[in-house]
Amino acid sequence: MKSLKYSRQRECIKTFLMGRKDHPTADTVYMHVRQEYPNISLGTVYRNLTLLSDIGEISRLNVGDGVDRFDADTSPHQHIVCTCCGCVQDIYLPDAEKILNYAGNFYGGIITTQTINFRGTCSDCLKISNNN
Amino acid sequence: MKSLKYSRQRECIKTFLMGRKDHPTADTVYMHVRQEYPNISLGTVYRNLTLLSDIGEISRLNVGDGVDRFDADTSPHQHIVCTCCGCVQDIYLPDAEKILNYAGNFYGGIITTQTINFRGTCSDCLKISNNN
DNA sequence: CTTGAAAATAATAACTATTACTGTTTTTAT
DNA sequence: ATAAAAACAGTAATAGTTATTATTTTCAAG
Repeated sequence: MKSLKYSRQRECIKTFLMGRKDHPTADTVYMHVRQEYPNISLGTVYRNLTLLSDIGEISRLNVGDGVDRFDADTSPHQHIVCTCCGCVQDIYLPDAEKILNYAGNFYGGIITTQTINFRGTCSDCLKISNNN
Repeated sequence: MKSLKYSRQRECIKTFLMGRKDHPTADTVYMHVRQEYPNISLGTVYRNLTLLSDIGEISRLNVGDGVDRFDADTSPHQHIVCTCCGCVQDIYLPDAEKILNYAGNFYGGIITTQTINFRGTCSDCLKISNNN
């Protein structure tokens, strides 16, 4: 039973994440937290991100672009990756759990969780392409 | 315009993939193809897997376990990862495209594709735990 | 307050999956 | 047959992440 001790670095990482909605990567977190703690190491960032997601305070997500991203919003929701600019945005699908239940009808085992990732073009990129 | 030339190695990789439903990783493909072509290199396996997925003959998938997997079935379907044994199985959700259309109502941009991954316990692992 | 054990840190090494490079071999159209 | 394009094997390099280690910080008990 390993107890948790306070650390300013972890606090700073958590606070940073809570202020962002763009699902930053570990490296992005590192770059920003370093402004407050110039000596922080990337390993510390990774260790705390992993710890925080292990205890459920943040979630780690993978939208298929080869990097792990982190999200302070742990409520159930979905993500969309813009194939134009690469941004990762939230989508809150009402009744998303119905999809999981529905899928259960077509599978012999038990389904417990689902991850839905969309891909498309974000509204900003749409505007830009319309300006041509 | 780069033309495609035949290669036995690529043929063998494709044939191997078509005979499998378990979404092998590049390394698994490598292990098996090496039985027929002992000198094949992992780079060749990766290059051909990438080429085949680029031209749409196979698909590359990422179920969030840090490794790319490959699937000779390019028809739209979903996957479930067993959190017990790690296997990756197919789920064919009827009318899955309705989810994508539905999601469009809650997003300002354009959604073009979706990837749905489930997690749970496969029927084999359920049997084993029931035997206790 | 001290103190000391547990936890966290910075720095760095190691690891894993994947891609890039290079000189040689294979394919295939002429 | 030949020669240019493509693919190859072998190997090096890259990127993202985790592990190791010696030092520092946290914090409960005295």
